[in-house]
Amino acid sequence: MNSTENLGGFQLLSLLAVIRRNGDAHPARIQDELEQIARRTVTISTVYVTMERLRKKGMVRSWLGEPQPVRGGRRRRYYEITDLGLRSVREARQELDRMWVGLDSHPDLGRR
Amino acid sequence: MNSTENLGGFQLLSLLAVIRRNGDAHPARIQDELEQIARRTVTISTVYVTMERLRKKGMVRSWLGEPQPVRGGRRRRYYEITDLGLRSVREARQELDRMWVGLDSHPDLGRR
DNA sequence: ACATTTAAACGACAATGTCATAATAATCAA
DNA sequence: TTGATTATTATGACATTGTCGTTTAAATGT
Repeated sequence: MNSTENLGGFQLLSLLAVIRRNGDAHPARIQDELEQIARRTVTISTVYVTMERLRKKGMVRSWLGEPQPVRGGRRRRYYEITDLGLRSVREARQELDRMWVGLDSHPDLGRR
Repeated sequence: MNSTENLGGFQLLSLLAVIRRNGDAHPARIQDELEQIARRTVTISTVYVTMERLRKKGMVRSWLGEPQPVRGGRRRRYYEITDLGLRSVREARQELDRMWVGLDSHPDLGRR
């Protein structure tokens, strides 16, 4: 039934950030997304390490971008979600959704 | 902004299971809930260890139940979510919800 | 008492989360 | 063309969480 590996909580958020930043997902952007949208503070190292681990699991693919027309620095590393990643994200959401069913009527948990 | 500690992915599912089984949440029931609703297979040890860690973090409280009128065995240990646990669950959901905003229009991710 | 049963509790290790620090590749200035 | 400066990747280390096999404890029937 579990066709894909389980994702960690932060891995899931990171994959969602990659999807959102579609085409422009390098660590600094992913970090922005996480801080601005999820409102979770993380360092860039955390993002980077997480992305590399996701890459090793086949959830994302990555490549180096062209040099920027700015002062200095290495080339950026971009990430993009794979089909496997997409499937895992879907599965993670479904798991959560099923657990939430019925809980909106809980006094302290309604979606708003 | 982050008033509560972050929950692991499985910790979140476990807390939801406890809420669902309200009043009848001992490891075996929590396991059932996880397998039947979330459709994730886990051993009972996994559930137990996770619950104890959540207890140490103040997310749940626990007590021993009365002996059952059946063959044998130890007394069951029941768990119940605390206010802190509830807050963490809410926060985790909101984080996720915010990240999902706009993604329903994604070709491979619509909620159905 | 003792065998049998049920469930908690423990121990161990892999995976994930987290960050400080180091290494690298780029541009600008002299 | 060399060196200072900078942006960003990459590494190392450690804490927390995820996972399960095994052991211990507490209950009941014979």
